Amino acid sequence: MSNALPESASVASGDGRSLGSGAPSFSPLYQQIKALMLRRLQAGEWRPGEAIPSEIELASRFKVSQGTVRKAIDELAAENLLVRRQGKGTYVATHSEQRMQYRFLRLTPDQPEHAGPIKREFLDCRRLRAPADIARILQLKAGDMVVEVRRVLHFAGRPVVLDDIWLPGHLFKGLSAERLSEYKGPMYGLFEAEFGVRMICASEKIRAVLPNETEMQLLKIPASTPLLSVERLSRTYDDQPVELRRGLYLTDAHHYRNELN
Amino acid sequence: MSNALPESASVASGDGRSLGSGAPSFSPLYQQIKALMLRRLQAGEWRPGEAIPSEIELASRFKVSQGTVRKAIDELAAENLLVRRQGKGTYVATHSEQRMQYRFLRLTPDQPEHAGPIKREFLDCRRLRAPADIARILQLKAGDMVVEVRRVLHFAGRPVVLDDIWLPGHLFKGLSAERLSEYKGPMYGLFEAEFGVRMICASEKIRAVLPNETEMQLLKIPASTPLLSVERLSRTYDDQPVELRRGLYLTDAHHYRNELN
DNA sequence: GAGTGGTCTAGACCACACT
DNA sequence: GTGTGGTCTAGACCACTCC
Repeated sequence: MSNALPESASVASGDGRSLGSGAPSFSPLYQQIKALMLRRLQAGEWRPGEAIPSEIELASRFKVSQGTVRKAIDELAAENLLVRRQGKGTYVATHSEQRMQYRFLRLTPDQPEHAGPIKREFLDCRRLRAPADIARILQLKAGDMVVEVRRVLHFAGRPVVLDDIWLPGHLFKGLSAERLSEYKGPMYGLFEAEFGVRMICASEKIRAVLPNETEMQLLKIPASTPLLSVERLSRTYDDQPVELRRGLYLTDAHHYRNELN
Repeated sequence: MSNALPESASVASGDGRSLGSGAPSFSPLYQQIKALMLRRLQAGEWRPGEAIPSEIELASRFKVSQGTVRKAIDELAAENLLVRRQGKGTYVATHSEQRMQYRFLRLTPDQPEHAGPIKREFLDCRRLRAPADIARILQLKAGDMVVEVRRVLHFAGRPVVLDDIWLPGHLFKGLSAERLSEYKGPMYGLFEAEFGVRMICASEKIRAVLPNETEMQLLKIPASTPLLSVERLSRTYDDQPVELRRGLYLTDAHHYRNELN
């Protein structure tokens, strides 16, 4: 077996085993191929929406069999980073697809037939030094700049979602309320297309809360209306956090859907 | 290629193509193997916690290559129906494992270090004719019997979750508050061990609500406390619904965690 | 027809667990 | 050592898309 990958370390095979305490002494070839492909995705060499080289081409480049490339691609596709299309090729996933729209927005009308277009209203977009708690969660240094965005989502003409969003300033230079408003399509589509920041996964913490004065006015609800509080931390490649979002969802005619598998 | 599976239909191969409008004209061998294995799981021939035959054994039985069996098992493992253990074998997944405990219970302490044992208190367990809305959701006929369970979960000695649960009566003959209380381990473990009903997946709808009088007393909270309302429909093989659950979660010191992938 | 992903096979060898 | 799952290969053929 020839494990000389032209661009990276070779297999840490059974020869050099039990090095150090509990160190993984073995890494399958396909994992190394996957890591190489991940690097190209992260570097932007393969761009969202575009096709990557064919499996045969990649196998030849990496000097491995097609089956090994397939297994690497299988995992990347399972993680929603690539999309396979039989007969056409394998493509880099993008947030600018219907398919991805509802992967992150889990709020759904109680009557699906009442679904309609969602109107986005941006109330604020400013740059400021990160408050201590925000900085900590985003793994920034105290005093680093962040972009703070406030917006309201309207379902069927009615305000239903109030989002406060914080983004690391150094990754989003030039982001403004105008660019947010002008962009057609999902916000994460703008982020990947204009700033090269791709949201890969996120963790949410959900609670029930009551609104404060400001929130009552923005959502046009009385003080006694219970709301879902959804705190989301989104991450890009290497699990680096790149967005903190605190959303308030009005759930009298909508619900947060979740599938347990 | 010999596609004569001893126990089921053979491959609908390229010969008999474009039959009917949009009918799937092709089913890969490994999907057929998967279906056969699924049947054995559903029939209880392979029981939770036990090992299934080895890949080589299955390949020989089904008259296919080991790789084809592997692909079938891969999918079943990805769906959490099987668990692979290198060097040991492949096992039928069970809810009586630490690994599965938190797959369905998503409520987590805000400070993970405050995690402690959960005390379960069963307030009620009775058999009655299903109310119309419950029957509809569980796909029962009007007037069919259901088992109705009410319970409270205590975290660190404090009531935090109030669950109302409905189960199809014909599947849970003999279920009582005593058996629920006596059983050590998760409720879904009892269901699979004692009633042969395995929860495979579930859909949840989450809202923010305020408690009614009864709920206030049971959770020992004032009327103005917002709560998470979690409606869960659990399904077994073939997506058959087998449990409806309406939970109220107190989220002042806990939150519902969710990972978006 | 050419190119791409998808399936299936047969065989070799490795890592891991048990005995 | 034996048996199990895990990796890797090479090759054949199939299904799908586009020209």
